[in-house]
Amino acid sequence: MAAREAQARQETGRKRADARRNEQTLLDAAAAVFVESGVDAPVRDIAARAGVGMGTIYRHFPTRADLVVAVYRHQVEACAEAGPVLLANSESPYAALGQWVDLFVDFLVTKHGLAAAMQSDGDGFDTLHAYFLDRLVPVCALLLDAATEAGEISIDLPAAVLMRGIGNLCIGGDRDPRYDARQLVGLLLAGLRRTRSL
Amino acid sequence: MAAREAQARQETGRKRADARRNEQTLLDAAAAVFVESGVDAPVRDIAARAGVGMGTIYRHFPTRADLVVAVYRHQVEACAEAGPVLLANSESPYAALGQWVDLFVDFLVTKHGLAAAMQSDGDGFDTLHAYFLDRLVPVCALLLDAATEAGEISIDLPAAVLMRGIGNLCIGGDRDPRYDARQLVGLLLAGLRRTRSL
DNA sequence: CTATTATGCGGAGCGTTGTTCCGTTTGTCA
DNA sequence: TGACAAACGGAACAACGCTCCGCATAATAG
Repeated sequence: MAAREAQARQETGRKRADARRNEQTLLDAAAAVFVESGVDAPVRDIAARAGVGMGTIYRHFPTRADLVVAVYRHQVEACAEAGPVLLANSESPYAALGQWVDLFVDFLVTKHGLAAAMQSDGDGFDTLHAYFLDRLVPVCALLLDAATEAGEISIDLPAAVLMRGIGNLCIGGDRDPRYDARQLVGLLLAGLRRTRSL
Repeated sequence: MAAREAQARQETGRKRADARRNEQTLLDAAAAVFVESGVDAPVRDIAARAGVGMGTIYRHFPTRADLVVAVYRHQVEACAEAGPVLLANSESPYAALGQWVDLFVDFLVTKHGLAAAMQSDGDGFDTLHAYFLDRLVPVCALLLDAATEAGEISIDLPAAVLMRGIGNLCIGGDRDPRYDARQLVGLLLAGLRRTRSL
């Protein structure tokens, strides 16, 4: 009996029942508010939406970055796992890189303000930065290296730098409807490609 | 006599002497604070540095964008004027475009936070946005069109979109020393270039 | 079922920043 | 010099991030 309870605790996180409930409520509320007002939405709004106090939100998610990471963890994970699959199924590493980058760009542009938050210095966004890059840069490096070895890419660019560049290109195209992050990122990748003959 | 005074007023802006003095003081203080703390520095800091009250700064520069524009107007102007000159002196329009873009990138990356401010939505940054783009987009378009007509560029990209993309790439490379905005912008331009043969 | 404990909760409150507003000062001109 | 408009200074308000502590309540033992 004691053993079963202990196991149940481990599975759910070893926290009090109301704490677990609130954590989930907060995640749902945050996801909803992020869609409505972007990831920069006031913390108070999220707390209000979830029907909890300020203290609660900060106890569960010490920084806003922790909350953002928790909300989007699934999608980031999916994106990371898609990398090797694309590499295996595409006709060339460069094509796989292009498809994977499209996935990443689609993810970023559909999350209002996320791209901007990912680049912002200082504050408490270090966590977000760390998680996103730790998870995705190796995948990007895998594809990049494969393309380089296949002779499709001539320039030696660190994957982290490429990721940051892509992230930057995904910032704020709300003003000009002609701004298409996908297109510009495509151009960036095209520039990376080995120049054939002359 | 009356005529001469009227002319003097027109030249200097038709304002009271202390107002003119304060405007200059504010510009100097802002320039100093911008290099120290970036263009996002608190308005209070600038006021304090200039030794004036909050009211004064807001009367002269209703929004932060007005102040930023005033501080960097000279450099933006110089950049704009360099466009046609480069076009005339370079061996090819595409080369001129590359050199001009380098000028613009150098300007942006040396102004801490300016690139980020230029893209930020809402707030009172509309002025900044308007001025920078109104002044520089036509120049960029001139070079872009010339390169297109020369057959050096195959993709049809609005100059405003290219400018925004370049601006985005200039954001925050402070974290990773390997991040080089110039290099990435170079890749973007390379991607724009017509692919020779195959 | 009740008592005890410690875990979690709520929201008032502080610090920072942007922005406004108005009583006071000061340049200007007759 | 005196009167008036122009300009000034900074208190004050609003929005936000974040902390802190008294209170509620789930978990546990008897």
